[in-house]
Amino acid sequence: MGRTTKATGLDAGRDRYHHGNLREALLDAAADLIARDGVTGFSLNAAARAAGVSTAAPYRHFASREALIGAVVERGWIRFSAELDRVVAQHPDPLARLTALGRAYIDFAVSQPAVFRLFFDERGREPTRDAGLATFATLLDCVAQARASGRLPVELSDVDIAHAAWALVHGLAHLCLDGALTVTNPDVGPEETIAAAMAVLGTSLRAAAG
Amino acid sequence: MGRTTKATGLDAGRDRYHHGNLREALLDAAADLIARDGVTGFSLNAAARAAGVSTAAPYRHFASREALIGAVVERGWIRFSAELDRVVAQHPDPLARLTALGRAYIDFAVSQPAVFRLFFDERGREPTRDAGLATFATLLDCVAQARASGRLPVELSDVDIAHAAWALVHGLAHLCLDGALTVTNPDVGPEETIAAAMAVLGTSLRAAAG
DNA sequence: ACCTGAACACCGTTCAAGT
DNA sequence: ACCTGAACACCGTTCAAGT
Repeated sequence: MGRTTKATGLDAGRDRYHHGNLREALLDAAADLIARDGVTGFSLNAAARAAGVSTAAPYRHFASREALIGAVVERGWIRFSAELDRVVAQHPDPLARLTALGRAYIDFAVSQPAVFRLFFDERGREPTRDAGLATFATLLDCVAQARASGRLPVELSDVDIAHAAWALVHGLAHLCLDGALTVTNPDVGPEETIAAAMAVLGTSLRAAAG
Repeated sequence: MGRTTKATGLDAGRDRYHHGNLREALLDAAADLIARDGVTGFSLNAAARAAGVSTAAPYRHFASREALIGAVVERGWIRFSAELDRVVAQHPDPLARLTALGRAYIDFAVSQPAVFRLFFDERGREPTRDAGLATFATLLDCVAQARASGRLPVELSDVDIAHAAWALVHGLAHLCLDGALTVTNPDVGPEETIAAAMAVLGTSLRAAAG
């Protein structure tokens, strides 16, 4: 008695660990390991070990090490997109929203450096392509609304301004992650350097708008 | 006859390969392999194989795989710095020089993606720190000269403008390498997107200067 | 002084075999 | 259907041994 072929009641969670949610367990383990050690140091064997299964078990759920990493990245995009959506909802004014989006972008990069780096990895994955496009659409929409309120220079197009804003924020995120900003500007914290650099584009754009 | 303990004459190059310039041979092989496959796929064994020595031989010249990669990166910085110096010499006008520096920055990134990515790697290496600082100093000097000619807005500091310009160009370089610009702007080539984004900062800064 | 051979622990991946 | 055990080729690194 006590031994059942199917897990029931209180033990359901524990027993199902080995027949049903290994995929989730591997995803969690991989996310933790990648966050801790970076992608380079990540090993599929270590993820299997953390999930308590054999070294071959992950291949029943993921085609390769790369595929598991891809799944972690996809999950990262979902959370990142949700964060940006929340920022959009909280800021009705397009120019304020633009700044808030930039800060959220950098905040995510700083809080999850390894996943952020994977967002823009050499090998272009499907989810990255689509999610990246959606993110840029959010940005472009924001610029268009600022344009509509007449606060952007007429000689500059929306798409060019959006690319400049994106590149600026993207560059600041990378430079911050790599510690470059604390090297070139050791007197102040990186947050202040970031805010000042973002203000450069903001104030000069507003001034150019007349 | 013909067999000598020391290589002489025409055979000197070939024979010395195995007693003297293995270090150089490994550096060349590593640079080629990293350029071809990226750092992730780079293996010390493959470099040794390419140089025609045993798998243990590299350890007589480099402490680890990381150390060999570091040497490749150091060599990359030297060439990159030389390139930027040439650009500085060719452009006396500070604003024109600023643009040319940005283009040279991105050109290097595109022509040597793997080494460029290593320039700003997680683990802060000595040469990267120093060379990065020197590069930023070149940029800052350029901004200061533009300031002296009264073509920058008084309400923005030199160091903030330099950081904004750096981040913009750095972000464009990364987005271009990752193929993002061709996704968001498929109608035009990435070079045009880059030029337009750089122009956004340039024209709005000039407009703000009055 | 510089390199080889052999060894160690680790890795990604495959596949027959177990339940 | 899902997992294990064992195997393969590869890797980074070490060390005694060769020349």
